[in-house]
Amino acid sequence: MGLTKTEIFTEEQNQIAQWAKVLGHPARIAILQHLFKTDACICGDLVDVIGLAQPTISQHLKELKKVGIIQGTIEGTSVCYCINQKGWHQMQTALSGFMDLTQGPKDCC
Amino acid sequence: MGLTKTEIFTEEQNQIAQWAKVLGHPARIAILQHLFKTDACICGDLVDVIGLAQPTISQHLKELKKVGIIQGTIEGTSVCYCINQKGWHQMQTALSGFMDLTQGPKDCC
DNA sequence: TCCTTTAATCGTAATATTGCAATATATAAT
DNA sequence: ATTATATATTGCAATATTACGATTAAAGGA
Repeated sequence: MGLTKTEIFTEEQNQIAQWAKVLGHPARIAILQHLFKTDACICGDLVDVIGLAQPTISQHLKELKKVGIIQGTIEGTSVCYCINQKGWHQMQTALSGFMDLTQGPKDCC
Repeated sequence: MGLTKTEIFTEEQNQIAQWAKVLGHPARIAILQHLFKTDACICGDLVDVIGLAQPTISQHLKELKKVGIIQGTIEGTSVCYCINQKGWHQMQTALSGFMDLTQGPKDCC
């Protein structure tokens, strides 16, 4: 089918999955790493730094924005992107929390 | 196209993305949560607990196994699944490390 | 005003993912 | 041997994702 049955899962499960999903592409990882490295915000630079076409980068940025972990402000003819601190920390808390479920090395089958 | 240009990214970026991707579906989140909760290992229970068909669960388990965060051992007619501690911690370290890039609330545009 | 620059959007092709019915496989039990 | 149980695999339909060329929109500079 190709469509996820979100109705049968909890909101938490869907949220975690959605955040993880957006991190599930190397281009978006690269974009985020570059936003961190340059500290300040950038934009069309991403097209040069990463080797993808402008529409493709734009599309990835849109998805990152949709889940609230980056933000963009129009600045003249260009758009300045940067990490959305609040959204980022929400994601970080949720994902780290999920991965911390490990309580000691419980033995296994 | 539908196919990711993995060649243009670093191995680290591809690795992080691959781990995140596998967490990017609520069914897999639910499976992992259940494996943690029941501590010991389970299997066909997952089909009952989660509301998806047996082949679908089987497929999700396969993907989780492929990235090395769970493992399964045949036990009579059933298969016992559980978290692969080593693989899990590798993922945890990588993803947490990536999300920790945040060094103080650098101001933005 | 016209041109340039920058980024978003549209349209489309190729491929991937999700989900399940049907089937296959493998072990246990009778 | 036959049957029951549990899981994997196959095949397929519906939808999603990735990538990009072409185009549009919007602001700055000549």
